[in-house]
Amino acid sequence: MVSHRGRGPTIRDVARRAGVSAATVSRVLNDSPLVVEPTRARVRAAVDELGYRMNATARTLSLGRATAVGVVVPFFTTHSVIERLRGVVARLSGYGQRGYDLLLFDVEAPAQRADAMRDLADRNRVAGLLIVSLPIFDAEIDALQRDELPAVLLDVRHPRLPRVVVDNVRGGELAAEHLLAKGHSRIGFVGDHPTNAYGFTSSEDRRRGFGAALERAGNRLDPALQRFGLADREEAEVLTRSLLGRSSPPTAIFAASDLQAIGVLKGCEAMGARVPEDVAVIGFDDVDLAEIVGLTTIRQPLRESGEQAADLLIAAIEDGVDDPVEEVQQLTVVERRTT
Amino acid sequence: MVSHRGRGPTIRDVARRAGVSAATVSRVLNDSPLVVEPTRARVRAAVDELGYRMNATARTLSLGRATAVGVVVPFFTTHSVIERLRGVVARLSGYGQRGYDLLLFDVEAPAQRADAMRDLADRNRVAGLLIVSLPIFDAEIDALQRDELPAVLLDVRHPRLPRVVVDNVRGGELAAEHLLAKGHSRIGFVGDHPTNAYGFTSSEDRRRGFGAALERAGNRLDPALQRFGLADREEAEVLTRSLLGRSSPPTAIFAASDLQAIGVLKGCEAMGARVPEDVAVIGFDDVDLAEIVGLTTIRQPLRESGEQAADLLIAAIEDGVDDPVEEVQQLTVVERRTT
DNA sequence: CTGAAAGCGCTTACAG
DNA sequence: CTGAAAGCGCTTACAG
Repeated sequence: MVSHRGRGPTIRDVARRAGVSAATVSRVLNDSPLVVEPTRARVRAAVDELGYRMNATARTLSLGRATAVGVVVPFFTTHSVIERLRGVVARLSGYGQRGYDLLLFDVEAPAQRADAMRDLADRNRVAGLLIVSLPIFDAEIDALQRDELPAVLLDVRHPRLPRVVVDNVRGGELAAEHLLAKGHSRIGFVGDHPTNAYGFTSSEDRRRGFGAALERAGNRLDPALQRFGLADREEAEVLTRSLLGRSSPPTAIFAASDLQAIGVLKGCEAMGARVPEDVAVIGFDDVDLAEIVGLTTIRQPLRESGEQAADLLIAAIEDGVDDPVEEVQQLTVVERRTT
Repeated sequence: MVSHRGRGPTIRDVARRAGVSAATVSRVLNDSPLVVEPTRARVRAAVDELGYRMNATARTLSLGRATAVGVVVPFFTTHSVIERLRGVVARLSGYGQRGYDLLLFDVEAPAQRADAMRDLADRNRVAGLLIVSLPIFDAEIDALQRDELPAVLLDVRHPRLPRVVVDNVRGGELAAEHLLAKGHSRIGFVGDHPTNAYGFTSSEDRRRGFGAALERAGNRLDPALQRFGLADREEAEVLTRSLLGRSSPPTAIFAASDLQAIGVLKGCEAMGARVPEDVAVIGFDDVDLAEIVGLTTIRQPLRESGEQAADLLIAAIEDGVDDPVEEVQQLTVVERRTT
């Protein structure tokens, strides 16, 4: 009888026990209004007695739709991604009777991206897709729509898909305004390479807004005071040393992310520059690290963004709502000790 | 034809196209040696032409075993957990033809723990379970073994299950030896409540080893210099203030985790105590934060622990290896600026 | 309101 | 070496 590994009781066992058909058991399990109360009770009793638990795999196959949600994230350990994911996790586990399972895909190299998208989309093990911070191609959207697979973007903007984003250009402006108000005029920037293998654009958007705001104030973002590198701490530190090694170093630096800002701080320390006396530093994101080191930063609601994106996805899955809405989240400057 | 949402081609479509039976297609897909080469080629061609992709759900149902691995973690955002998870993720995606999917369960409250275990174990959507940092009950192990569900523990010790752990008692000793070598004699401790709803014991184990080593050196861990609270930063800060508010405050503090050590550092700052001049601080874990703030700490290989645990689980799943081995990882003290 | 039957897309003894 | 058939555990028109 028990073939593979000790499978538990099935719907048929319950049916037998309750003296009804499997169809009826299924109806009770799915809260169909068709079943009369006494029958329901018998079925429920049988379920309890047998310790029956529904096989989600069979259900998925029969229904043609999964109860899991696929989440694709880059660099699983980035603080901002984790913070977003936390919002997603919190939301997902709260939904529906038993919530959605969360299938996690980490993309550590550009090539893995395509694999993840295809795996998740085509194998129909997933009721929807949440794509975090990874630019998506039109061909991929075509594929998703062909499969009628709901998808939501988080921290990525594409006109054809619902998305939760932030106005990065505006964020750059806020950073500029803050530094300007502090009286700085020789201001530097440390961010990602304008072009990168993933197609990330946040850093560039922030820099553009930053530069534009400086110009509007009669100042400018001197190309000589800009440095670009990988989005990590070490690299930001190196770039900062080079910036501070100049004959007339900047008196303030805007880093495209908090992680990079931490690198900037290290660079300042290494070069013997006091923060904020010699050079002020402002980051972007407001990850937990920012508070810990006392970093002034542009806060974006990371956790909330995950919650909102999850909500959008659930709406798309359960109610078929998939207008490509754009939810733009609020940015605020959080002043701490580095400016 | 296409009923639910545009399902892709099935094995039958491929069979028709290749002029063979579905059974043969299945065999080719599963690399059965039974199929002769010319047939294989035809099937492969059909697969390509149709863009066929196997339905993992159907396969799981038919085989009675899943291709996903369930990972249960507490407090998804704790740095140490994330770091471990990263190792798991890296390992899982590398295995087999297409690797294992990762089903993530976050336990934010003790009650969720049971739900997660049951959901994952019973619904047989998962080929194995990786339990991180969460103590497991005998009844749960019984259930797992009844279902023949492979399970591996990470940062938890139970004699009946394979596990990857660290010797926390020894870690405490290392911390004591380090502080003693620095000439400290009035030494405090900040850690978790000895009893907590999750049953975590790391903090207590570390404290015990710490106290024992002090005594062995003719010193002792004065109960008046111990403080217990939740495993978070804010609480550790509050506890530290109380410790430093004493008439004869400790000259060194061992925190049960880096996160708590950061709180200790904040507490020192708030009380105007210089680190390490007035009070030395040592943590435990060596999460990324530790390096960033220059914290001296007891390093445990977090990422590697995830990799090892994943390896054990895969071995259990694929080769049926499930002797309850215990892999004990190396601890080292990393001296930075706080001692 | 309930049941018998077909179907979801695979796999795998069992024949041949 | 290959195919027909039964089965994995559900769901849901279709009858009654």
